[in-house]
Amino acid sequence: MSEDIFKKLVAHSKEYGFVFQSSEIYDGLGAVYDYGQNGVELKNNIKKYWWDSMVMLHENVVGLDSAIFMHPTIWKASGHVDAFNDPLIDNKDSKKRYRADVLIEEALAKIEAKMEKEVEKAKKRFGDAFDETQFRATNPRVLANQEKWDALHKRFADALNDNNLEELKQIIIDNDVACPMSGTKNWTDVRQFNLMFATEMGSTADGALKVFLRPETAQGIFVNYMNVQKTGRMKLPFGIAQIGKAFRNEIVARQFIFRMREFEQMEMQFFVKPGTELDWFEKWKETRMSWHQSLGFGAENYRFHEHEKLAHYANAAVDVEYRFPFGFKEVEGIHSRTDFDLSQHQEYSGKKIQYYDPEEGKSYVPYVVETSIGVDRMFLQVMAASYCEEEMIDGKGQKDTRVVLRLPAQLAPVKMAVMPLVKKDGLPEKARAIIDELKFDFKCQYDEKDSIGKRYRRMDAIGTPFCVTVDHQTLEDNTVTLRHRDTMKQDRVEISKLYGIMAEAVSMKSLFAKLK
RNA sequence: GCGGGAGUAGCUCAGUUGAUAGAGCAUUAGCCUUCCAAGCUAAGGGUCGCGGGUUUGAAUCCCGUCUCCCGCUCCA
Repeated sequence: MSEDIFKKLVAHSKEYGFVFQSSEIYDGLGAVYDYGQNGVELKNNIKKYWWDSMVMLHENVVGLDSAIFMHPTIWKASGHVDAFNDPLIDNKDSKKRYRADVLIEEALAKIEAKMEKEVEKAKKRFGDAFDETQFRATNPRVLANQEKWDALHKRFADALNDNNLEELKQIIIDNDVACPMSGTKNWTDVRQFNLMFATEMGSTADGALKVFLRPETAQGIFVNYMNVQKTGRMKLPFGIAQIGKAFRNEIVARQFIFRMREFEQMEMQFFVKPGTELDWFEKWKETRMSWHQSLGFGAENYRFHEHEKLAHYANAAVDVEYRFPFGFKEVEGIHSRTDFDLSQHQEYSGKKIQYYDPEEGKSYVPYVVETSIGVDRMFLQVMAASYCEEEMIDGKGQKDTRVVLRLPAQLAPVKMAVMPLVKKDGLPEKARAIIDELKFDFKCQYDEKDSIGKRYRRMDAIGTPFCVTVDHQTLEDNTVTLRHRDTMKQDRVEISKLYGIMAEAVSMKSLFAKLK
């Protein structure tokens, strides 16, 4: 696997109708992609694999589909409004980008350091007789610095409060803040990057409510916790699963569909009794890894990545990473989110969000273990794992390459192609009759154009696991050639057996059976 | 936002010193009737990313602009 393979994968995705650049005829829209006729099938199958593994296989996990628009206060409570508004500034010489607020905080820290130095010096000079409080209150140099610090701090706080970006830049210039890399003070303007997209709800501009497009689906689950728990008579521990779109205004969004501005998440929030969360965290870690590995792409291509730094709401966090052509990258995150979110919503909404535990005889706010996986990343992962260029020798002894998507049959967009060996003598009609039998259960495709070998290769390229070929013998004995994608082996089978063979190969059951 | 690279047919690309826009593959129709791709015949398809300038004449030279890709900053 290499960068080169990745480029081919991107081209392949477009050429065979999996992924298109959004708004392509208008020169495209950055970091937004559309799923084509094959992409949407694959994506739907991935979602089904996830959804059923959660909701069908766990009797204490139920589904939800909450709206993308939510009350704006939700994002205050969750911390998204405050935590993800970074004022950024670039140094034109070093080409490095910094957070303007961090640069100013560093300037403040420098002044503090100066004062500390004075105090240290004085301490040494006066020995035991040293009165630090008095020194700080009287020493002219300390006072001067303190004054400077206070002034800067106030200016900084005001600028942040007013969201005054020009002022932030001016503060940096006035305080001679230099770039640590280049040492120069050649700065660009300060620009604000907001994580969340905002829009207005309501018909008139002045009466409109500013609402956000959700940056994660999780909050829709948290705010519905009581609804689901009560109406579903759910007992701890239990989970709520949701698949849905989320939106993040990424500063730099690249790497194809790996990081997009509009993307889809599959999240499950598992509510547990406080104190048991780390056990459940371990349990879900294992369950989720098993879900990934059951697809058969090789255990060596997955690993856990433990988070060193934890987010403000978490007490444990781990990523499931897959070996992409461009390195190990996160596909799924598993987080122990404590009771942070529910407590925040309890506080901001003023509504009690608790669980009455009959064993304990009291109510408490449940703890949450989250599993969160990106559908698009999973899609890319499946494509990367399946894409294969095979060297082979053709019938004439010539070297040849075959491009094949070795998709798990359960996920393949098209399950079976049915084709007449030649397009006459009633063979096309026979082929269509077979499709008419099977199309209610399996996505089938008909193809009569070009040589049979060429048609097989076209199907390989979109990962179709089976090709059925109708020939003259079919008309006599109702048998067809069944050709297998991965081995290219052919079997002669009766038409009446096709349903059973397909059902066996394509049902998610065989994947679920492997799950731990 | 900065730096680098790139935009010509659906795809991959050629296009000389500035003079009627090219190939292969793909597509469509027909021929062939073939069990592992690229046989034969024909056809369709392009304001050469966009705008301006120089010129008798611009895909080509100049200026501007947009988009995409790579790197940096960010990533709950």
